[in-house]
Amino acid sequence: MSEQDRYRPEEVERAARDFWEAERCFEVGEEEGRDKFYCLTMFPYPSGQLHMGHVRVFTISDVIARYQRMRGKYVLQPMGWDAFGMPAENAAIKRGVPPAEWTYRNIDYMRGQLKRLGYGYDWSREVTTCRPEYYRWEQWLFVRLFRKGLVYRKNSIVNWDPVDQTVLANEQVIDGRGWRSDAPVERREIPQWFMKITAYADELLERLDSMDGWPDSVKTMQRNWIGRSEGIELSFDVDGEAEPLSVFTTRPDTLMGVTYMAVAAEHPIAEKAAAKDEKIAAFIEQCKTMQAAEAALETMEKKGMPLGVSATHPLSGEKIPLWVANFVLMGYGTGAVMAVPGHDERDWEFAKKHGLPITQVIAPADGSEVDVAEAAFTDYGVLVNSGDYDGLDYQQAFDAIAERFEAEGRGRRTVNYRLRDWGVSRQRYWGTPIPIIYCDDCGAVPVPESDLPVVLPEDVEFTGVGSPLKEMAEFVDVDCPACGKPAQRETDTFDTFVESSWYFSRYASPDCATAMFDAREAYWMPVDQYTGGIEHAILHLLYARFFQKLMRDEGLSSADEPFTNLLTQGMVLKDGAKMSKAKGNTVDPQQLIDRYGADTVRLFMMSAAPPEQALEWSDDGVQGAYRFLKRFWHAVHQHRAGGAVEALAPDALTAGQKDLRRKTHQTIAKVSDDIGRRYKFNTAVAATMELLNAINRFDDNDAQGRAVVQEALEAIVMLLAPIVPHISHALWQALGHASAPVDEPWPQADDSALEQALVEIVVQVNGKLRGRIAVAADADRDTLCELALADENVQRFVADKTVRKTIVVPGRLVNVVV
RNA sequence: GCCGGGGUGGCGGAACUGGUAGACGCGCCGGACUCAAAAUCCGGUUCUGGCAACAGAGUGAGGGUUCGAUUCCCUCUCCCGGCACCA
Repeated sequence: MSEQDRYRPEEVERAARDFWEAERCFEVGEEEGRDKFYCLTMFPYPSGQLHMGHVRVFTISDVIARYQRMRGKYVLQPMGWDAFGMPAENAAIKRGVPPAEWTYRNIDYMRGQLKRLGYGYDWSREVTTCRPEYYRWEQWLFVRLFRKGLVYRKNSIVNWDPVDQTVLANEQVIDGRGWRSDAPVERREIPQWFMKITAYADELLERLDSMDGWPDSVKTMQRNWIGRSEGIELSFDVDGEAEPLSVFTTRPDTLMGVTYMAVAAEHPIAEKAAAKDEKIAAFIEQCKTMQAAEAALETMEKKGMPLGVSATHPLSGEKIPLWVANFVLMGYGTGAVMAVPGHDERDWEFAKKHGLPITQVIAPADGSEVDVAEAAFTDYGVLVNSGDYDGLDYQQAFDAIAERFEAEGRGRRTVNYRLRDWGVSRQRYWGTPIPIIYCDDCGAVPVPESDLPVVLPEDVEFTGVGSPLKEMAEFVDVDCPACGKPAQRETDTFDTFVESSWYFSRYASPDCATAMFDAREAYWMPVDQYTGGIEHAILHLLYARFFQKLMRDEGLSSADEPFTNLLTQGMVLKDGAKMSKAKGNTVDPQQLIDRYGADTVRLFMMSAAPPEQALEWSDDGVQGAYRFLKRFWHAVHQHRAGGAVEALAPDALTAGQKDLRRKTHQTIAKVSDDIGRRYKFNTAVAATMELLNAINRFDDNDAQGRAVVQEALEAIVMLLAPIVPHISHALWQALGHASAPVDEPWPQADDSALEQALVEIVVQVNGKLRGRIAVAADADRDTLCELALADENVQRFVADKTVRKTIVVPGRLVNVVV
């Protein structure tokens, strides 16, 4: 091979990029009558450089987009920036660079990296969430929702750092202490804005049933997160209280087993008891040092104290002690629970620890014995020790008890959700300003539409102590839009999940200055294929679904769901942990691109593991991908060096030529299925490697031999075009074509090339492999059995034994049972 | 703690609907080329025994269903993700 023919990825890739850019290959309008395909990836946070997780997810999406384009779809694949967030503030504190400047600089660098990787994006639609022309529509929608009653303000708990005098994110709390100050974190209640996602709980839940394009695991996680449960709310009279204590239970059948009740530390009854008892006051004070994160609450030691107050059991009339406990949450249900230690794990442990009585009121339906003194019995069963209700099953008891409480006006059937309303306020600077003005007379007043956007000042002095917005009189001091008196602007900003809850629609009309979206939204939405990390399975994907319904109900969209098909790719791990900037274990893809080129990096990412599986990063293997591309390059050039290739005559082939041709068409069929249906890019790559190995072993310089090789090489070029588009671009031309693969149709397998006269059948004796036989593809059952038993090795194991049964799986195996 | 996912050679992984365990790649071993090295090419590579044919074992652990289990069921264990203010 001549020096001239050496594979030089940088040159090859520049030429392909120049072609795509000059031809504006990936810029799309809205062509009626064409079969649109909207292929989207979760947009990146501009953290500085791309990391391997980005490369992985963007490559997956690009492979799908390019494949669909070759299948004739009219493909939109946009890109943008989830540009607000904490890291920009941290960088500002650390390096004294304003968050805006840092963010825009990162975006410019990362955009360059994305272009170098050859992704087929329509850059004319780029969206950046920290720009006022983007977030103004978020503010606009928020104001509309405010007027509709779908947003409200209430007190909510945050992590408070008493030394830095600032609110901490859960991530900034390390072992219960502030990450900078190392001071023990406190719970603090502050007023915050909430969006009523619970108003859509039922729809968010029910639509999951018909979302066939989503993985079951994600749907299950969302179902559990929403946590719909049917139960009854019932009330217990409390001594010395005018108001009865209300609790929710999904197990009214265990009502007679209630031996104590527990309330949250913030519950009024607990606060009242604390006023009279220092020990209770001290306990409640101690509960305030708990963290806000649920995982922390669930794993901590369960503690409680008796309040010295009794409630009356509504059925038996017995007195039941009231406790305050750190595991009861004020924000879930009514802030109080009835405890049935005989039939609930947590109640049982708490009762054991504090010497509270444990009684059995449910017995196993199969009549077996259980001892609730040993362990809680939590299954459904038959009621015992429950007076009139003895002998009823769960459903009968549920109905009977619900009816009784409803008749007495002391309770009602109700549905409870685990899902809580979405708190969108953040006490941070680098985010979308919440468009609210506080007036002493008028209260919280939304900023009028004509005054939007509320622009976030970008030129700020950033100290890290409190929000700089609070210090800016020109931002804070405004006139009340309602009455005109002096008022203050809200200085909290939105959770950055708000921006990522609707960006997918904005790509359709990114330049629309007069509305959130225009008619182009209806052309492109919903997204046909959405790809992103599994870590977003709940929050982002649920908030985006919620926003789609809000936008639909505002008349902005007609789509019920934003994402038709979802592919959740696994994380890229390094040293067993998620690769992330926060953990400092990133591998810079840039070095690999510089050394081997984008195609090698893309190929390695796609061949190392199936997309939905976690991928443990290792530097080995990238070499292998590079070697394969070199072999591929050389195979094409060596083949072309043999001169002109004549047309293939499929009926005039030798057996060896037919074998290679069959392999070619088997590969086309397999890769089409792997990419188009299974999303298994790793096995697609493996199949093309096998075909190349077969070509290299194929030693036939006959005219038809060369024609078969030409066909095989062309197949590999096309099948790999979505994965390694640059080298495919070059090799397609090297194979004698004037066109570009990006404009060519996807190859089709020729069924007649797949036909095979003889097939290999496996013979087992008692399920163990004992031989192989070559038989005609259409051999019948009896022939197969006969040939199987005739096999020499099989005979050794069957010999004198009696054949009890023979199982034949046509085209696969014969199993002789002796 | 709760919810979801995973555990297969020295390593990444394959086996799609219960039917040949280990495709493909990495690494390693041997050979060719070279003064030598790199690169490249050829051959071998689950473990144990055997010159070989072949036999036995084997998919985190234990049990079950089945002619047959990496695949289905039960119990356990370890790892990863999420848990509402990381994005």
